[in-house]
Amino acid sequence: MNHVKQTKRTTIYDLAALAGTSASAVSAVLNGNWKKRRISSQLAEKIMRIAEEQGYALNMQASLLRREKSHIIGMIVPKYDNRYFGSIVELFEDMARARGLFPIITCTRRDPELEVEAARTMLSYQVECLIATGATDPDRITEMCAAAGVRSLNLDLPGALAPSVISDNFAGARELTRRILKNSEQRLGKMEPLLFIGGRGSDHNTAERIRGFRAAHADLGVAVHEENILACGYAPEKAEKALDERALGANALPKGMFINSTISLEGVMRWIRRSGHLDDRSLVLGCFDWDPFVTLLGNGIEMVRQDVPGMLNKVFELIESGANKPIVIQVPPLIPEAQDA
Amino acid sequence: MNHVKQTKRTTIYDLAALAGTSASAVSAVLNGNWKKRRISSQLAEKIMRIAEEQGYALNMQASLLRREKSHIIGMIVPKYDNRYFGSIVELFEDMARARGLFPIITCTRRDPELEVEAARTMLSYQVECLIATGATDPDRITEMCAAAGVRSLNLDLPGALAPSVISDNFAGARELTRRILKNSEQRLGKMEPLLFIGGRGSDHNTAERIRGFRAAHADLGVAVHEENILACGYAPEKAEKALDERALGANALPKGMFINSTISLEGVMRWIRRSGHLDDRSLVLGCFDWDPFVTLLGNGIEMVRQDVPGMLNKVFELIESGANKPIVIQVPPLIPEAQDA
DNA sequence: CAAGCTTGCTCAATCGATGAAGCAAGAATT
DNA sequence: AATTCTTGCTTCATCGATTGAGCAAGCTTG
Repeated sequence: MNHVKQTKRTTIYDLAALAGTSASAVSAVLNGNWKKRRISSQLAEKIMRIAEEQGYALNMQASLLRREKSHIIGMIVPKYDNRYFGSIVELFEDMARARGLFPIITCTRRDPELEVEAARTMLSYQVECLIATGATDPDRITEMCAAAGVRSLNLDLPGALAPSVISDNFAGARELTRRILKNSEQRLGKMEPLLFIGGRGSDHNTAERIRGFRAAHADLGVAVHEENILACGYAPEKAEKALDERALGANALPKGMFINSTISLEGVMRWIRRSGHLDDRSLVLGCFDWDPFVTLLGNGIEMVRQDVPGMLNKVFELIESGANKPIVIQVPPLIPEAQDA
Repeated sequence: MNHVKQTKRTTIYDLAALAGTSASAVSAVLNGNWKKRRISSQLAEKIMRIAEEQGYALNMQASLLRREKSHIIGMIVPKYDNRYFGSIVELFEDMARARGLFPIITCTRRDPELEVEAARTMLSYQVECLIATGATDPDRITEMCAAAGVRSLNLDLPGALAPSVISDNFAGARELTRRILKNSEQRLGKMEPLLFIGGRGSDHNTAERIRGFRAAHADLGVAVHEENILACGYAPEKAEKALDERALGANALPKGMFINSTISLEGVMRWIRRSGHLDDRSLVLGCFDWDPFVTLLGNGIEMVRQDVPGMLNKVFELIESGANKPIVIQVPPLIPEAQDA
């Protein structure tokens, strides 16, 4: 062991000097292709022993500078505050490592400026591929990547310039809406139009879910009231405020609600609690998102769980196939067994 | 714009050729110290314009290889599946960027092998400092870092070899236990010893929380039954199973419970639901962790919320002060206003 | 035993950005 | 007019790992 307080890190040249050989041999041994380079196993063992003793760690910057491929794969993600993005990130890291890639992930807080900044930084780090998850402006990112000759993919929200993997929001929302309407009929004795709350009207997913929401109403012959579609944003406070405002309207608030994310559900639940509806079985809820505690809320809330493993499988398939055309792949979400009220 | 499908990325040499100048001048202009290097603002503007046009992106590997400091800061984190680690990661990224550092984060799933592997990789990327969050073997990581001349810090779980920033688990658990006991007295008419469930007996935090749990019982003159301390691991299934087993014991299950994390709470809630205690006010719960939905569960569950901003402030203070001694800094957790039952 | 082959290495160029040192041309000073 | 100073650049070595090319020694083969 080197007990000297070292200011410089050990390099292959240091190891070469210690082993009485050349840096070239050390490099070959340590990156595993010493058989190809016809290094004797004697020397290989000696070098590996010395490297171990010295606590040698590769300088990746130097290595990457020389090599053609970086094996770095980047992902930008809006938030870490819910199970959906959390599981995307966790599984993405896992799948990337399983393929010999080094994942770097950064959170951009749904801030378009930060997204661009993050993408630029990742390009500087020579990512081979960049996954834009739930990006506010995916096409901007695709353009930046294209300019640098780097592949990009969209996840969760689609873009027009790169392949996108998203949930089948329309079908998921239609089924969720159908279930809420059925529950509503069963519990309240009648089927009344629902409230849609949460998300941004400008984002593709919300638009598709609203389309599914309308379709399910139409399927069952129920008319949708426009004043009951509140794409007020995702934040809990926004949902809470939107409900307050809607409650002031001329018509009564619907008893059934389609909530566009667990984040918005948080605000809805706070509002319900505040307005004294908690534990009141007269409210029939459904959420396009999944969180284990929601099951436990006990209000018989229906959930749609996006198929994260399915989506990431598609993402890596696209990466491996080298596809670049701007197709949109829709992955059906999972709808767990209906909750009892 | 360069419309040719480029296989090579633009470098400062390309820009230099286009601008009719030297790579050195381009470098000076693009990294902002062209005034120091006495480049005319005319040339600077020209270079910046051309760089913009060409969509130039710095090759960080080359830049870092040359520079003395990498400005990369690494963090390893066990999971992304709860609010605590989610907010640590999100805020860490933010604070790192605010200080001009590039954060890289990786999730190690509480797997000691993966922790070591991740640390080695981060060292290869020349991190200047590595934060081991909730590591199973923090000292191993500190040793690896020390061998490479890299600073390391522990967060959430302490180590013996590097500075550690953790919650004041003892005080937090004592206060949480006190509150659960008080609630129990109020709701059930009597103060009975509680059940402790979740966490690993071998981890520092769980041990300290059990100590606080005992202290609060002692404060109020209540005896703790050993069979009611179930450090069964964090996973929901483990908590659920432990409760099943404990329920078979000779003595009745306590009505009051101290649950060591929201992850374990998930299992406890499932068990409660399964065994028919849901919405039963006879159970009095508290959780050493925070999640917005838990408030909404409506069982009047007390929570302890770890002070993530406070802890990360300490972390960056330590980094900036250059401290290296293995001290343990305890940050008092926040205990939100008591929930009504 | 000369020519060719194999084995086991070393040499040196290279990746792209950086910055100390140097140089030429003009401005200021003596 | 000769000297020094300033301005605005360029040249080149360098960071550490990688890899094609090359070379010397030993081994085969005809």
